[in-house]
Amino acid sequence: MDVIVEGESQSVAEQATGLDLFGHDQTIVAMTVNGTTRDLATPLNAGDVVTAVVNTSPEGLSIIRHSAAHVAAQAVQLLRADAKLGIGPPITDGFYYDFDLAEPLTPEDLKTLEKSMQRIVKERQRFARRVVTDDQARTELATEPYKLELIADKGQASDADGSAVEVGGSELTIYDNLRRTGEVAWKDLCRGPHVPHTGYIKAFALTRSSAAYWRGDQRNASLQRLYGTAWASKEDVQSYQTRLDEAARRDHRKFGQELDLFSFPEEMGPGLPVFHPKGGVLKRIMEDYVRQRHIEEGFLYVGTPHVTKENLFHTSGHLPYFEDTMFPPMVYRDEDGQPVGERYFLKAMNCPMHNLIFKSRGRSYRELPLRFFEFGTVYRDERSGVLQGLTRVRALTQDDSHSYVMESQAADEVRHLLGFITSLLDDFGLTDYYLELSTRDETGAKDKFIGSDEQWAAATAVLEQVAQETGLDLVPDPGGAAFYGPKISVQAKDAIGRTWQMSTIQYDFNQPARFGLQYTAADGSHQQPVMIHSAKFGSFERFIGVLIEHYGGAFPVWLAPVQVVGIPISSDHVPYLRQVADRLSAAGVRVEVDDSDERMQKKIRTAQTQKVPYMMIAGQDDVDAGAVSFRYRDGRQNNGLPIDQALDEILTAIRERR
RNA sequence: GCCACCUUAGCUCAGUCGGUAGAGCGGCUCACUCGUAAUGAGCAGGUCAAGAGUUCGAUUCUCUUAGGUGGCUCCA
Repeated sequence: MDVIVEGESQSVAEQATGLDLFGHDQTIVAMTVNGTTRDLATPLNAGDVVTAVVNTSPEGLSIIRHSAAHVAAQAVQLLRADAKLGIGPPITDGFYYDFDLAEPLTPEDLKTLEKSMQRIVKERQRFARRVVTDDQARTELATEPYKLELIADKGQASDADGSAVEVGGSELTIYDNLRRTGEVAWKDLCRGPHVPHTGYIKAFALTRSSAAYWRGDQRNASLQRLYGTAWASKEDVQSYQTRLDEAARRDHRKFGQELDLFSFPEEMGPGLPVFHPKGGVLKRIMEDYVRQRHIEEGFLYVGTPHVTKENLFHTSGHLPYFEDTMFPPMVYRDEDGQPVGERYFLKAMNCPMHNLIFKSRGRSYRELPLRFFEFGTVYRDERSGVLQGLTRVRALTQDDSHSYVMESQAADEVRHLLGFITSLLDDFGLTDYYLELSTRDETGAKDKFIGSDEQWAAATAVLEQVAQETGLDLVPDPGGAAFYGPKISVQAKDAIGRTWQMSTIQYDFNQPARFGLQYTAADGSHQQPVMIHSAKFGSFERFIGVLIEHYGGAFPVWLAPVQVVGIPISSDHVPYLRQVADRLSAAGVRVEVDDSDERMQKKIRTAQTQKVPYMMIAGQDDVDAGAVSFRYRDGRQNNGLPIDQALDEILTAIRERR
């Protein structure tokens, strides 16, 4: 019979499989048949259109990783007879497999398991697929309670919790791992596809283990999750490792220490950063810049306190939802220690206070859109395990704004805000981000959200339309909305690929109602405005963290805490450099002269490790010529520049935000 | 909050199979005055995260607490 292989007709034997076509080449791990990915062992039919899935393609890697997950699970069940199987899908760069274990896995276990996996790989166990009925599957997997649950849930398998890789297809399949004797070494309920045999798994490593809840739900049993990585070749594992090492070198927490930017004093408590003078420069530049931009964009700068009486958060509706992540209230007590009077809370959000400013007098439709903004510091008593350097803290300052608009103005306002946000991110050089549209969860817990179906639908439509107009990647996030309305957020990546929510735009039809906000319309009637929350940086803390990692600590000149370091060849040249530095200071440049007793080579090294953009060097040659010599942090030199030209170069770079 | 691991000088780390500790960098002092990534010498600096227990004796072993790291869950 004939099949079409890679676009060309080829004659093959009846009963031929993909292995007959590709089996000679272990870089081909699977094939697509008429567009569907299959095991190579799948029999072919006349006229089938077949293409190879190679081990370096995303799909090929997924298959290798999924197969490696099976090998890992087999190894775990060899080591721990009590291990019950959970779910084991491929993920970015690797795989995991969850197990119910009496005792957690130790780092030593990981080493043992890796060796055991290598033995399984050496055995070249064949992955053999077979279709089973539900009853058959239940009988064969009678000792695997979690698998039985998956069989029962077959209809609702989800990519979110990884269960789709087990029971995602229309039929149940079991993959047997067969030794060359035909003996079944291990088996797993699995949709596949897999590599032909374990020998195809050329390069893998177990990386870590952790706890994970069954199907991602905190109310469920806590399982042990074993993480691994797998690649087409050992070289690829090596370059993956190198990539991780390089990412670790960009970690903002490390730069916080090395560049003297910020710290988390233990005396103050977790998640409470203090900014040192150099980090303070970053914060101040951002604040100055974003304040100016807000004013240009029509926002009115306001100010609100950090504490408020409890009732405000009842009015806003926040307290019932978020009391557990707000700091405990401040309570007055009488002589007997009994609570008296009002309780006060540290604010975890600014919007209720802005609403009170709106309400402070009558508002006309002529004032709308009315835009308030401030740097609002909020406090959130995050659970101890979730804190992460500057990217997740307990005290954070938002460049928080609230636009009050007529419903008919909402789409334009959202468009305006989104354009503002992307231009800001652009000015700060951030380009690696995407948009996320967080909506109410239509299937599940609707009661987490307040407002009518119509309101939600209308608000979501506005956000979705405007987000799509930007042409940026838009990822849906069902169930991720705030309780009072849907949101668009900007998601940026940190050094090791974790994504963080930065900017947000939230559509809110609830708080205006709860606060009884009104404006007088042209016809004299009282109307309720729509409120649009937005934070451009998100929080300064998180934005600074992401910025540090984005630039690897080497900030553009306009943001650099120290922009210029004057380095004299010998101490004789200090006064000369001081004169030049004074001119720079007068022009607003952050410049220091290193007049320490060290040699100039050492001073260059110090400036280099501090990632200072301009090393301004002067020796006798420069003094004689009325010049300075630049060394840039990339190692380039530009010697003997006339002073005016040197000053101009620096000022231009700052002005152009380079 | 859950699981695992970690915590020794300001920083990065050695070390003590139970007998109270070392280096480099950084800081200070002195000498050196140098042309593009570390000049040399000296000095200061540590209740070995905190508390309790075991022990003649604990930085070391056990427990508890705090802080951190990686995941999970959460994230207005």
